[in-house]
Amino acid sequence: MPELPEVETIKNDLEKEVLHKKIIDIEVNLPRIIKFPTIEQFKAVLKGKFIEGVKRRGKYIQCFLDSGDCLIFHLGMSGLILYQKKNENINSKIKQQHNHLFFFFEDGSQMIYNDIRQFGKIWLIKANEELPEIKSLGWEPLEESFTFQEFAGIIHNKKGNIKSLLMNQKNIAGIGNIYACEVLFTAGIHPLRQGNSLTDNELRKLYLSIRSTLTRAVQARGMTLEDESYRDLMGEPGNYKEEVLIYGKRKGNCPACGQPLSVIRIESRSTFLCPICQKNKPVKLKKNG
DNA sequence: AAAGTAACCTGCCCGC
DNA sequence: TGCGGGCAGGTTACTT
Repeated sequence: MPELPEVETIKNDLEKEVLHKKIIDIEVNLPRIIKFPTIEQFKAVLKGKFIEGVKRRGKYIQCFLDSGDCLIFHLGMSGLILYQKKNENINSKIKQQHNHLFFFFEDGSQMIYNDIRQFGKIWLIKANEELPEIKSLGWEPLEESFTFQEFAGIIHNKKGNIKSLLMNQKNIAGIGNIYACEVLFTAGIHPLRQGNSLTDNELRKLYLSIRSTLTRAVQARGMTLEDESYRDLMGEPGNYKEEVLIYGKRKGNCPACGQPLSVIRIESRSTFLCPICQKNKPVKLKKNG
């Protein structure tokens, strides 16, 4: 589900709602979600602590506590973090049976971890330690230090297809299936092109497309598809669906040339493209040609 | 190095 | 109406 824009939206919402709140109790209904430490330690450490900072790194959310501990979320495919004020109910479209974890605050409000497919993960570690998963992440695509030179440097010498390179979190952190499709369409590049086959001009278009697409999607508070699975902290959908160009449009036409879009599979993920506007597909040479 | 597959889960949609 | 297959925003492990 959530890629950089969705996770960034939740992080921003958390900063607004849960900062300086004291956790007084925790309820765990699905222990499997918590990867470290044990459930008992998890509860014992969190009880009585204040959330004093929230950050995002790639698709991970880090909540820093006053005790020097750090609560980390990865939302997997369908994870939601929801906030419910005292005596208020969240959006009724969200199914309560998938509420797996409750954090009760002193003021009567609560933070809920909800996850239909249960692929999400939660850790509680010391803030001065780093999760190996986070340590190995690549560039933050919206940071100023991520320049065109840096982007070209990680792509231009790699043989793999450009879509997989973009989705590999060790190269760039936060791009998933939706935004990989969108960004390649905007840049007019076929998803199966090899990284080392891209011209300087193509790399430039792709770099600008990554920056502008992700920025717009953050401004729109992320993308909620027809199934309405992604929600922000208040249970509300994101608005990027209004702006999405090709992702999910199985019977749609290209917004640029009007021809039918096509869907291929790359690493068993549906990949949307316009065969006309992204026609520079690599030529497969026959043996003994 | 790169590409493919399966695994972890639940729910929904489609075709028969 | 019911059932099976395929698919869904992610990541990892393992195999070719």
